[in-house]
Amino acid sequence: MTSHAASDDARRRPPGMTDVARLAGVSQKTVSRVVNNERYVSEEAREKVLRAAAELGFRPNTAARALITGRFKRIGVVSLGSALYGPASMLVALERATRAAGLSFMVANTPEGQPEAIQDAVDWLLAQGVDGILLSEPKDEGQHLRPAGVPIVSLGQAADLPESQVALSRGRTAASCREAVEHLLDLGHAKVWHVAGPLDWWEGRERLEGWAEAHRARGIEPPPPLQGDWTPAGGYAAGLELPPEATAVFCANDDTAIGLSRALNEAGRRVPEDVSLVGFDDIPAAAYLTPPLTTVQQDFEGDATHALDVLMRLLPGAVPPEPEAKGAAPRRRLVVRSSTAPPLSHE
Amino acid sequence: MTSHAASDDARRRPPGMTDVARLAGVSQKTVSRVVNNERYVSEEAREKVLRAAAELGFRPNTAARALITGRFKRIGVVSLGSALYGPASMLVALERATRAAGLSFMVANTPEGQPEAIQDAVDWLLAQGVDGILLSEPKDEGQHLRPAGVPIVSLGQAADLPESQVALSRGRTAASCREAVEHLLDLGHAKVWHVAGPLDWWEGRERLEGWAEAHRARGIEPPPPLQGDWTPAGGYAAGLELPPEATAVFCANDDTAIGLSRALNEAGRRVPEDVSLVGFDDIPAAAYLTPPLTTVQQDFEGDATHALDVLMRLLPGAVPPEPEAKGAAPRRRLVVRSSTAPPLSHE
DNA sequence: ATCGTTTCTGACTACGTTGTCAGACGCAAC
DNA sequence: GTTGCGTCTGACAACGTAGTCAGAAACGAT
Repeated sequence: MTSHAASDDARRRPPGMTDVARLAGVSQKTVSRVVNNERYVSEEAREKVLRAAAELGFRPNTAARALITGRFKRIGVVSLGSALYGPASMLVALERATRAAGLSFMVANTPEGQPEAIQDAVDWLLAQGVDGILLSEPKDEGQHLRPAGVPIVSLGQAADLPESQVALSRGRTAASCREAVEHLLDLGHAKVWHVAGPLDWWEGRERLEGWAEAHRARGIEPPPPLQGDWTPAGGYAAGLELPPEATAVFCANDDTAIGLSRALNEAGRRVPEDVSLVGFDDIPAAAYLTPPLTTVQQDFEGDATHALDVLMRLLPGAVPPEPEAKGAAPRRRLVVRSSTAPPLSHE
Repeated sequence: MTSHAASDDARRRPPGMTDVARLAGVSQKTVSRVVNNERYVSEEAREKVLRAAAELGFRPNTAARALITGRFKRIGVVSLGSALYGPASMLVALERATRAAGLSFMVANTPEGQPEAIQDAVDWLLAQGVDGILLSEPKDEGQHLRPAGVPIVSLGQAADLPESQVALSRGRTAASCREAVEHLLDLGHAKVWHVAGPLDWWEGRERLEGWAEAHRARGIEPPPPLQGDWTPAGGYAAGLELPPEATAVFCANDDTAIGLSRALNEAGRRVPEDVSLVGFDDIPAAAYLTPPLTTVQQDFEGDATHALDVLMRLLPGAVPPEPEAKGAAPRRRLVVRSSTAPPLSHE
């Protein structure tokens, strides 16, 4: 009878090493050895075990393994819960790197605007059981995380715990922003305006500083930055305040540039003839905007593998030191399209 | 003597119920009862235990719990590894719904273009240990998944296993596409062209069918659909092939509309004066494009909670039947902006 | 023959939790 | 007094795996 209450007994437990051992005619310990690829197993025993395991559809029980080893082979990721291109791409890259390393991947998102959400997410992951935590938060609310008992690596400026460690040197983002601004200055623009990201995000501050540094390196006083919020809406609002004399703008991200572009359009200012525009992120749509957007392409894969690498070295039973050989440094890249041009000589 | 437990001794295992029990002067089993909020614990014992647990920084070991109960309190999600707005938003919504339900959330992404990737991702999740699996794949390569031993719920058309179950009725997407197309027909357009998503994605097929149905319902023969691939690049390519007589286009998603819009611009055709445009997704940039894009807003939160709800009812020790009371049906919504207008009367 | 070494195997146990069950206690009804 | 029944408690036995250790078997060197 199919009753709604699932009070059945047919829920059999999946086969364990003991079942495999019985079928193969060996001991449970030998099965364990085969499964873990230990030494000192005869070829004959190994084959018997593998055959039996396949026949029963055996899968090692990770809970039992974690119980006895004290390791979960699992890392937790605290990520900004957002479909923004940056965080979403980073999450995909992190999952790929993690699975490639044979670790499983648990996510706890943080909604925006809640200062204690990061601590909550960390606590949640610890309660679920993880060996380490990656903090993929573009903002730095996590300054004062409590000690967690497991290593925490932040993908940018953040927590200042003894056990935490900043994975990505903050120089990289700033450097590529400098490059973007220099591109505009080289085109002949006297100064470059900037629509910043929120300044309580370290990502926002780094991009701002890279922009400012590019000016200072040439002895130019940067104009006052406009305030954006990563969204097209913020870019649009900033666009309304952009002074008439501005001929070049570096936006903190592509969405901001989209909003700004709309505001310029409505004001009858053409891109790039009247105003040159550079974004940041290289979202898929960037190449197909009108005009196609000059922007900075990020290297999420590189950042993700690097951060995971750093974390894994902090794990107990870690990878040996092996100094920095693996993988080239993540590299960002300026993609020049049609939204940038020399300023019109005006007379 | 100040009891500052958990000082250093970093190599020590974290405290267990036995340690809490010793400190509290009760049995380990009583600690278990307190932690699990079981009945028949005196207020006095409960307080002693809670105090001791707090002092030691005790956290229940999920591995041991999973070992004995045979449940992980964890669901796995197989998702398309992509920063596309749709999949990324769905992932965020699923994480939120899952954590709200007290389950932990493990992700396995599938790279595009690999037919066996879904099976691999499922196997990976099963190896890590999950109680159920949500398939958040907009395409349907997973038609022939092997039996998994745990319930699998797909967020759309997909696997045809006995234990799987389709969560979202396929009618919803089609219905909102119909609405979008009807909006264009109501404006006076004779027909509406369509730039489809890939047709090996069920999402692509559903949107195509909704578009076609809207025509048939009015006795109109739909024009041949153009082929897109969700990307602006695909939309651009489709735009190059759009016949001159087309006055209205329904794009399978917003990115496609962005690419198409660019192609139209280059051809000197204005939106919406010459061609009306409707997208799908309502990405954040949609409202700030030039012109702001009419599009269909999705309800990821609603879909996610619904799918999780269905899955949880299939779990052993499930939620009681409780027929369909919880949560309103997910609702999509046409957002009319400036990219749609009546056709120019041409004479 | 005896010894040592390498290879292989399985019995036993520990990991931290929950399920089972027996028993102690208090209290009300007989 | 006894009986019955809720309430509370702890001893004990699992769960499925990996670590420890003792020992068997094979083989070469003494």
